Amino acid sequence: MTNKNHEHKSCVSLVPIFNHLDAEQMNEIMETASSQSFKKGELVYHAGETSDVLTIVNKGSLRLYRLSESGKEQLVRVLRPGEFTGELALFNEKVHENYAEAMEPTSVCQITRSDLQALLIKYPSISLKILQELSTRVDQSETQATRFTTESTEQRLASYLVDLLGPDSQTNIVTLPLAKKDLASYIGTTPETVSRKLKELEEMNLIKRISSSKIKILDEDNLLFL
Amino acid sequence: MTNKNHEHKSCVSLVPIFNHLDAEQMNEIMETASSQSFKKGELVYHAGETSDVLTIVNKGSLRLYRLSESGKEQLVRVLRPGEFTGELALFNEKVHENYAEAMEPTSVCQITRSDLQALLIKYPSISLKILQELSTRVDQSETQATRFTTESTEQRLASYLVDLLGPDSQTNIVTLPLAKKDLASYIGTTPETVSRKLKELEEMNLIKRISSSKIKILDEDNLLFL
DNA sequence: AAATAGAATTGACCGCGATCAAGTTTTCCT
DNA sequence: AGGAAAACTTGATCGCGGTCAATTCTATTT
Repeated sequence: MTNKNHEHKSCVSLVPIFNHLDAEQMNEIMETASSQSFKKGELVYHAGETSDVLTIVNKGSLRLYRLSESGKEQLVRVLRPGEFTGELALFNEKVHENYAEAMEPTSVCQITRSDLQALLIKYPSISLKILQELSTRVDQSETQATRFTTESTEQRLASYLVDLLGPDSQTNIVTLPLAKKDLASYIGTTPETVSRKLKELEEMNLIKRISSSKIKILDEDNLLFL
Repeated sequence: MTNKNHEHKSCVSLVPIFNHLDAEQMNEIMETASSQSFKKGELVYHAGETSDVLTIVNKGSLRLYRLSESGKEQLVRVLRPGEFTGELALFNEKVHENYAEAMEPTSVCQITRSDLQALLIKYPSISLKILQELSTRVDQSETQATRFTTESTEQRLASYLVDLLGPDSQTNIVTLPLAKKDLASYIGTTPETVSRKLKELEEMNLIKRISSSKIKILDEDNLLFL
């Protein structure tokens, strides 16, 4: 299922960790990368697997999640085009802790450990980009962990909605990028509670549900004040 | 309070991200690093501060914590000698989200952004070490976040104790490295609950409290089965 | 378009763990 | 060493949010 053609041009040229390089260097990277496609629901890797590739999303999206001992699923994050995963197995030779599942038809590029290490030595600026990305991710994950223990479920839901909004929106309408059950898992609660809390927020006139996946933010300030 | 002497020899030579280099290269790094000492309770940096140094703990320890909107404190992790912090501000030019406070008399070394970037370009293997460390930290933080939402407080406490034990212990006695209130914050609960749960675990004959900070693990397996 | 399965909503219940309060112990400072 | 200030423990209370169950709604498949 590997193809070495057109597919992964964009994989290299679109991606933050490579797109600052010049054309010739990008070509060199394309040589070493391989493409792979997944149907919705297929796993790119699973916990316990040893793997030594960095996986970069080219098209589509991946759901990264973990299972607890009890079998409960926790959504860690969603990878969109340009984002990557696999760094733990890659830099530490440890097994994956996460599952990576295609949420839709998705194509990825993969670079092996030895190829990537050679690239990092040859083009140190790539390391800087990856360091940037990883340090951002550490921060996001620590923020998320802090929210779990210091904020109520209602506050986490409200924060999530406001985060979706971003600073630049005229309409104030957000589109939920996740099924409610995944949203629930991401913010550390259950689908039932998400339903109830959304209803409450609507009764408080803080939001208005437009359709199942569209929500209008009526009062951003008070959402954050809960 | 900066001194450029003996102090930070160990800062470079002891630290995983540098100690694979040869003597001459380490000398070069020592030139660029500066040392600083803090008394117990002093802040190395605080949230909101812009800073462009990487801070490496040389001696002592730092408490990294965050404050939520409501002012509640969340312990993120403890830095021990050889560990570093500041990467978010350093690689992303963002403000600190954490507070870093000396838990005891502590000395650190600091390297500025521009000096570090030069080093990373010159000695790409340093990047690999830092990537290793950061990817481990992403994993730990995601594990922690998963535990908050999928495990009970009792389970988190039990896991914490077992983690302290490590694989190699004859006596099965662990020493709590943190005050109970920090422990509570770290595992996402309150001091009151930690007290109560430790008591319960003792009544179940899973642990035995030796002194305020020493606990004997009586039944590791069942601690993890809760 | 019908059929079937998964997703979402709503209701009833209840247990975990936070909070408040009071008392005890440990640590820190001079 | 002695006193003040934290830290810790224990008890009583209560509310948030998880679980279970029953519909309803929405997709996906043929």
